[in-house]
Amino acid sequence: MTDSELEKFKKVLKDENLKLTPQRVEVFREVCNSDEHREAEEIYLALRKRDINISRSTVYRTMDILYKYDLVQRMDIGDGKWRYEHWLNCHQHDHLICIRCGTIVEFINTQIEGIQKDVAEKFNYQLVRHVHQLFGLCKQCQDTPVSVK
Amino acid sequence: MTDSELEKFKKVLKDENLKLTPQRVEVFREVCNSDEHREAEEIYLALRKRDINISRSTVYRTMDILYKYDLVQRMDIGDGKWRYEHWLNCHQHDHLICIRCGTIVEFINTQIEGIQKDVAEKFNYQLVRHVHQLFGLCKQCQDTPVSVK
DNA sequence: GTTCTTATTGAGATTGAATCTCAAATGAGA
DNA sequence: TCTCATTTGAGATTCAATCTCAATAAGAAC
Repeated sequence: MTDSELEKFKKVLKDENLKLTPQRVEVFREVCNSDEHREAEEIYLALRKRDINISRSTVYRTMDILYKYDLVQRMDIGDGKWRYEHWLNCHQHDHLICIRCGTIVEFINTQIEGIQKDVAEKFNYQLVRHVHQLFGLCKQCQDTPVSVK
Repeated sequence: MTDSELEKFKKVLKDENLKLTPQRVEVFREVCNSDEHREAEEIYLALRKRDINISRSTVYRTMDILYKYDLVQRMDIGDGKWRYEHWLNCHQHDHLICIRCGTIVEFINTQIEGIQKDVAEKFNYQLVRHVHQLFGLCKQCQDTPVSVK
């Protein structure tokens, strides 16, 4: 987390009449300092591991704020849990997800965006957002035999 | 639900050593006779409305069977509930979803499939399935002012 | 048709992520 | 420093989905 990122967060809080609390800063720091796609619980545990005193409630609530004000992005891969990633140099991207080990890789394809616009137009939908996820086996999992244990 | 569809279901049950029960047949019938994308609860209520005596548990369990053996397709639009659709003349398609009224429209775009293959190959992923959803406002919702009530 | 075995059903309990509640604590403007 | 609305934490609650288990029923064997 750079100073300018922290300033951006402080500005959002100020603009929205939300208070700057140590818990909120630590959640923001935790999310900024990782490129993973983590669940709220994982972020909570990472904070506890860093000896940050915070409750699950506050983590959940802060993730809501960060998401609402576009400081994080979140995704749902169909298992009922939100995955969060920081959204600092926010460039639109989609995800490749390994169905065995869970590894998530980002990809950018500008061609698809054009097609999405065409589809939406054809059906008279005003496009707001999209979800595009490719599920498969990553190289390592293809090469690793399934454990028989 | 045509006779041949019912036969297909009976064959699956037989092949998998599952019993042919009136409840299972009625769930299958209910799903086949609608082109909607419904939640388990909606299917349950539709059955009750038709005076079918069945429990939620059985609806959920039967949907699991139908999904496992590719007789229905299911999708997750991020609200924590599975939507089911029959999968009789199963042609791959994706979805356009209205964020206001919830209307779900299907679309097919063969161009995207090629791009997906390319992306997976580039990252050395062996593609298994994908989720591609476009969220926006349908024509009607674009034209309807938001209620202030 | 009757018997027998095993799978299935239904009702309610349980799970787990997320949200809500409310008393106590704390930011931050005056 | 004072004040007060906001925030926090702990536990309760929600809700879709799953699990449990006794009662029921499918369907194979005869």
